[in-house]
Amino acid sequence: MKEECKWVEVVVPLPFRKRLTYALPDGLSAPVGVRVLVPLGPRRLTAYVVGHPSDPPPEVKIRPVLDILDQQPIFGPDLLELCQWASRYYHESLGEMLSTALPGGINQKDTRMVSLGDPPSAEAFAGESQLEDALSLLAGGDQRIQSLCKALNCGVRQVLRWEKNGWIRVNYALQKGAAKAKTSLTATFTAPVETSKRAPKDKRILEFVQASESVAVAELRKRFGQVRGNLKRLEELGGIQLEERRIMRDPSGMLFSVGSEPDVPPPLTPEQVPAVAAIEAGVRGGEGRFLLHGVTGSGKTEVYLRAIATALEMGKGSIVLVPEIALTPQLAGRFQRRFGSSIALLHSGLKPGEKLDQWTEIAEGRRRVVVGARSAIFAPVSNLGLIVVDEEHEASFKQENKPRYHARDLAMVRGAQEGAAVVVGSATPSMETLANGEKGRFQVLRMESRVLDRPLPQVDLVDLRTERPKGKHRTVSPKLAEALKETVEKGQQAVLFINRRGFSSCMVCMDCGHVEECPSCSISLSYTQRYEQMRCHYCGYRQPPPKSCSQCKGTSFEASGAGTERIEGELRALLGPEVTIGRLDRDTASGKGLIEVLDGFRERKTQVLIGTQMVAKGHDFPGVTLVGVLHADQGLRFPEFRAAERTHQLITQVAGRAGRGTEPGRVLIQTYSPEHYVMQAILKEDPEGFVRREMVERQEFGYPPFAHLAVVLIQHEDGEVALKKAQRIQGFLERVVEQMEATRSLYLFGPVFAPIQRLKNKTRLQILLKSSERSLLHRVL
DNA sequence: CGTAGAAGCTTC
DNA sequence: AAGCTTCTACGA
Repeated sequence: MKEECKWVEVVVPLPFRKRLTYALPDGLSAPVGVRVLVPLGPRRLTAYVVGHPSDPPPEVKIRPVLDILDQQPIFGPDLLELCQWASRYYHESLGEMLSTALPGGINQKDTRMVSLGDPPSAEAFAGESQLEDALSLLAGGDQRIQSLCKALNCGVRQVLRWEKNGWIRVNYALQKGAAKAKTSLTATFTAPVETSKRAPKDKRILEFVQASESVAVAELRKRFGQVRGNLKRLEELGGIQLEERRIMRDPSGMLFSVGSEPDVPPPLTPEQVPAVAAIEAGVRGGEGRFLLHGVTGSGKTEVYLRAIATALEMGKGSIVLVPEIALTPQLAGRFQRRFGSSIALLHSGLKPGEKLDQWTEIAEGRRRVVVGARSAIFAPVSNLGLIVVDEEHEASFKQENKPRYHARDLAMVRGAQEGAAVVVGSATPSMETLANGEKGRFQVLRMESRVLDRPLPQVDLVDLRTERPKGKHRTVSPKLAEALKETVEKGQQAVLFINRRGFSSCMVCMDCGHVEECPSCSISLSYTQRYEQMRCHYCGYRQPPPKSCSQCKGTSFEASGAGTERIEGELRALLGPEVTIGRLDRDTASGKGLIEVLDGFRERKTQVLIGTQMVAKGHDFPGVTLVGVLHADQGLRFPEFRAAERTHQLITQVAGRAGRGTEPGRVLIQTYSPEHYVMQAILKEDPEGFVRREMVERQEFGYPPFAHLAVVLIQHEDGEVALKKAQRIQGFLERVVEQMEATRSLYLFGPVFAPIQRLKNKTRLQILLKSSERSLLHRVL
């Protein structure tokens, strides 16, 4: 018998850490894990029940819970514990953490709605130029206060002043339109009954329902036309039962172009055998952390698949985290073919309703293998046996906006908490993971040879200082051009990779050199020829290309930078019109387009594929014998301590695309700094050499894995205010550090402008904290 | 003295 | 985060 609770302790999805206590109306119960609607100040919002205090806090007037939103808990103790850990570790509120862990769009929130009030007298309009506009907008129906203000370009304050005069009314309404379970009216067969001779349709319908046991009314309508009357009669006779049944929206079909014939496990290579055995032992024992360090093409995915199969046999579920699922349809497809309907896919391309349904299917145990991006680490898999983090080094596992977290780290924690083995895999593990491997925190499993013993490709550097591309604004060097021609003539395929970080095509004024920037971010707008549009990759702002320069009014522009489009044009000129060229970047690759381009290339309909980061990801193109990297050192110039590591990883990954078939591969890397240790390591095919050198750099400059970092980000619309605030925070932090007598083991740097100085109309400054002891950082924060 | 806008405080 | 209260600068 459950004890009756009078109060609930909740957290709210706001950057507000406190747990709040509400009174539970008599007779109602709300166990940990259910959502409740609570009043908070003047508004109402969804809160999560996290406990039941025996005594309410004194000196506060306790308000009652307004509504209980779930019949059953939507999160269990495991997920709560994980979020609590994340909340402490990342210094985010538990409510926000839970809110991102749960499927989006299910929370209710108050919005202020504005409606018409008493009509104002004529003289009221004097000096109130916007009032008239406001009233005419409202005549068309109630408006959300935010949209009204946006339309009028005024502050909320103004609207509230009009309310004081009674001209308009403002009240709160609960937001609707959240993701909902989809249901449909379903007819279920209950018993054979005698139908009237005069209604032969009844009999046919009943027979149909009996044959299919249970069928949607919509389906019956399709087959038999109008059926309402018939069904009503049949229900009264007791032949069928009509009820609303939940329908699961299944999005997996849209992701794959290939057929879904089941995948037959290939025999394991000698290197895969011990790796699989070790991980399987981990799954059985309910513990263990593994680093699967295997060169590209060594068959890491097969190792994951075997381990997942073992987990399934034991009745245990698995989570597979992949960097960006929409970009790796091949991988997702392979999982789907191997495990069929046990697979759930969670990725950003899903509509809220689809996400909710996948989530429910996982929670109810019908889907035991979850493949998804970062946030899939929170998937409600019960009896978890295995967590896989594929391409462990990828930056996309880190969520950069609030609440911040790193899915790879959470995978470790969740694995330990729930007794699951954790496998992180990569051809180029991050420095942190390698260091952890050294320290024995991972069991390191190496796979050094490629499947079927294909040789690694031959790598050459092209020194752009001496081997310049011919012609102005050209990017392809003579050497690469020659290699391309050769490849195409032999009927083989080539991949050209552009490192586009900070190097998208932008519009440069030919008269003054001014580059068009986003009006709200300090980011140059990139130009997409196809849509004839300028776009900001950070905030989504769009505008048509300028007619004249905003600085000097000049009218001639050059699309500078090496966008994939420009290079496509260059190649056309170089290789002739009969050579087919495919292009892959964030602009072309929207779902279907991506698959089309990839399939076209795999089926050899296109001979050359140009692309950004996306072409580097685990695709398997057997026909590719040449990989060209344009501007290899672009990434090296980034003011970030991981720049060298990132560049090395990226080039290694693209290089791995060459020579996956029977023909040996060749890699040409164009660079201005061939002597740089990143380039040298790649040239000598010596990743260990790179790691040794990079570790020395990191130690020398005090960066991870030899020190821990934290960043305080200060942003404000007004740059002056941001700077003032940042300085105050800096001063405060300095005093804290001094008080803790940690001045010798904790360092403060800043405030300085953040890498993106202005974003969405806010100036951003940051303060960097560095310490060799993580606990010190936590204490200061 | 009145007001608008910015800054600070509170949310069971 | 967002609503409400307090503070502050400025003009009458």
